[in-house]
Amino acid sequence: MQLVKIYECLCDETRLRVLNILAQGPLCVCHFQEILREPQVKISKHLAYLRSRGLVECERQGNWMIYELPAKPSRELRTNLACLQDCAREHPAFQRDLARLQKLAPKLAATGPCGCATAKPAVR
Amino acid sequence: MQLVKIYECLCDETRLRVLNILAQGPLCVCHFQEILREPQVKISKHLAYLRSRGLVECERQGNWMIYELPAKPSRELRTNLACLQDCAREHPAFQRDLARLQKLAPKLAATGPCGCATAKPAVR
DNA sequence: GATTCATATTCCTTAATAGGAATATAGATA
DNA sequence: TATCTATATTCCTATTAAGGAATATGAATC
Repeated sequence: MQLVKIYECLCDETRLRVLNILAQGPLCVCHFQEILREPQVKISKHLAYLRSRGLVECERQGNWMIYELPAKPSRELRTNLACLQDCAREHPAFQRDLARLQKLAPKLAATGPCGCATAKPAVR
Repeated sequence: MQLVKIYECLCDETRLRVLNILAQGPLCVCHFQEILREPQVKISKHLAYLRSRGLVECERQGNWMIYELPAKPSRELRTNLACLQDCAREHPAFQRDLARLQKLAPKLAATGPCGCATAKPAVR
């Protein structure tokens, strides 16, 4: 059942945090590292997990992998992501992540979702 | 995180079916067996799992254990159960279970949620 | 008190998952 | 071509979960 696969994705805190952040827009792995403050392996693996089950999509952009929520999510996925948003609003942990994302906003505006310290603007 | 515990409960098909049925009202284990057509151990264990995480409550009534959704669910739980309801509406498996529940309706009306074949009415 | 009925628990095996350390890869750059 | 950067994968270990067979428990009944 597709629904079970969705819930399997949702039953890990790191993945919930990832999805909460992605609700704001696409992002690259190094930014997840910065916001979540978790080691690269951990983030990369959880993103792979989410990807294998269709909860995120990704696209390479130079050295960076940009992850984002599916362009055409199923009704079930849409419903559950909305539900997660609803629940996340209350949680300090999620709020904190969004605050950190905000701090990156200027950088993101300048360089796009892969705007890491060393990154050149996507459009030269 | 409480939210993760909820999702852990939701990532098994049997448990989803149980919760879907419980949304209609309290029920005893033997009725779950009848509706889900799964062995007793399996159902009993999943109910214990749900109970240990606060997704269901139960109460003994003679020989029967009556399970039901929490009287005072947290906001998160309420939100997620509503979301599940929403998703379940589409799924044949869930519909089938509800249809089977409907077939038991007359019996339930006569004997309450523990109205198994041999059960006496709850109120004598 | 012995039996029966509904349900729970234990024991076992198997499979899935998480996390970290180390290593591999793909693209960009020198 | 060699190197660097961002990210992915492999290998390992520990934990958790699922399912079934057998058994235990608690309440009711004989």
